[in-house]
Amino acid sequence: MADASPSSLRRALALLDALASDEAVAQGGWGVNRLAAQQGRDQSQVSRTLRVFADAGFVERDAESMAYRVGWRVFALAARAGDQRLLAAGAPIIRRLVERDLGERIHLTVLQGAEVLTILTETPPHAVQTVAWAGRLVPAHNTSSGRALLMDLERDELERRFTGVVFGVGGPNAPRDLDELYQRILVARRAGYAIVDEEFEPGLVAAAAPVRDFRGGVVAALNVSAPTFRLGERLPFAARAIKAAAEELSKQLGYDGLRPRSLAGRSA
Amino acid sequence: MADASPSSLRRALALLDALASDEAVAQGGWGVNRLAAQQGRDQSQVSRTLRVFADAGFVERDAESMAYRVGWRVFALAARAGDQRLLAAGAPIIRRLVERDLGERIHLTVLQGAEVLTILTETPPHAVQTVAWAGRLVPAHNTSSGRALLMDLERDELERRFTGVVFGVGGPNAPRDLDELYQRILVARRAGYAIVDEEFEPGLVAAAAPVRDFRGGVVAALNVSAPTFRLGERLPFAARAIKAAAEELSKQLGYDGLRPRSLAGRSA
DNA sequence: ATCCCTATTGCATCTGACGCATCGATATGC
DNA sequence: GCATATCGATGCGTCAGATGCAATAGGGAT
Repeated sequence: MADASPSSLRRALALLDALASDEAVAQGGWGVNRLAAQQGRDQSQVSRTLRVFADAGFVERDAESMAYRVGWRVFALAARAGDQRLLAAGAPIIRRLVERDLGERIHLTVLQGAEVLTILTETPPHAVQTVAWAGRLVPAHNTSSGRALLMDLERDELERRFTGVVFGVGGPNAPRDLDELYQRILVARRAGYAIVDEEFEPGLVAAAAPVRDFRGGVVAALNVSAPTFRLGERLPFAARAIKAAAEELSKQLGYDGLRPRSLAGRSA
Repeated sequence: MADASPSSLRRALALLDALASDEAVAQGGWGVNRLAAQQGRDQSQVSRTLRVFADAGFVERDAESMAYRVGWRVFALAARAGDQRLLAAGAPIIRRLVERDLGERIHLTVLQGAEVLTILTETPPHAVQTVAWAGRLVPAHNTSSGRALLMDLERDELERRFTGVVFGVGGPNAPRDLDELYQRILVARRAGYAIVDEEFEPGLVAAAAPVRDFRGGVVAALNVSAPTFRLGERLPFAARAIKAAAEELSKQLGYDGLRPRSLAGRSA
């Protein structure tokens, strides 16, 4: 991180991120001033930068409110960014988990550095749709998905990936250091699934299992999470259901079930 | 378009575009040299620019081939801004359908369990009754929107979703059981749109088509509904118009029109 | 009318993007 | 084995262009 790579490009990209923030989305986009203030930059430059983005279709502007929001080109690019096979094969499996097996919110996630990115979510009908999880990043060290995604890593690889990451945040049982995390990963590895009890957030339990592709490496994770009072007792059952579903998805990605571990494909 | 707005940002964004080209995607991404040559730029600068993109997650690099491809952050941006865009892009399309094409009430809806939630409505000027449809829940099994939203589901998924739901209520032609519903969904799937004739309410016909996002899944539906005496004869025409509009909206959400479900692998 | 908010534009300053050259790494030929 | 080629990263001097200030212009409000 000490690479000190300034660049106007970095500042420009930060604008896109800001426009995709919950707050900005909820307000139907942000104007130049709002953005400039939030980014601590001069309005003039934000205005000029956004114009370039707008010309390229990366942002677009509401005609009357003058507010900018994420543009069509980002959506076009996104279709090329995700692993389409994972999405296509994952969708029905997730739906089945929600509807038949667990009745709780299910996520399909991938690892992104020391964080977990949700790429697909299915919510049970009764749930009050609170947060849109897709596209969201959560820590890897105190979530079940994270633990499933890290399942193949050895101690030293883990260390490298988590240098500079602050532990101990989240729920009361979150691992406080790398060793604790590694121990819990070992437990998950033996079971074939990860269980998390009030590590991410108080009152929340979760279970996750790794999804592997044809190379045998972990490429994604399936997980369920719910309040303790609803899922707590069924958690072992839920974990097994998640694991079975993850194995089915893995099979659809060409995993033959014989390679427990090889070097994972994705990089930092 | 010869607006002489140079900027390095414009050049940087062109790199993303290039990485999203069919050719680049088909080859599993492009290396620095390939990109530089294709863009007519110096390798050094492409290398540096891509590093910034990579740090921000806008591109990611294959660990062994060194090839860059569109990264997770683009996906995340699209996922988080998706709802916003659905509303923003949907509004003018709906308005146009009402004013130019059909002159009847148009709805934009999403699935909520076994029901359909209306999130946007446009009413023709001549309409008398102004029921506030937005925010309203109606059954999914006997509405055109429902049928469009369920279009991808297989028989077993449908079964799970509708356990406990009472059929046969509504209009005279409402599906009386799950099999009937599934048969009609199959018909809709083949046509690409759903038509409903006095299923929800006597004297009411409707047509709907699914809206898909960059992930390929159905995220919403467009529909028109009106009294039989006004729309009955034009219903096939209306259905085609709705379908075309839904496809346009899908395109604006990054749907490339190529993957209704599953299959979209890329080769080595 | 003034006041306040907004976004855009003119312009001088100097950051940082640029191209050239070099260097390390991996690959292919002889 | 050495030579040659390819590809990506980096050091450096130069100048395009990003930056910030200030001025401008368009709305709404009161």
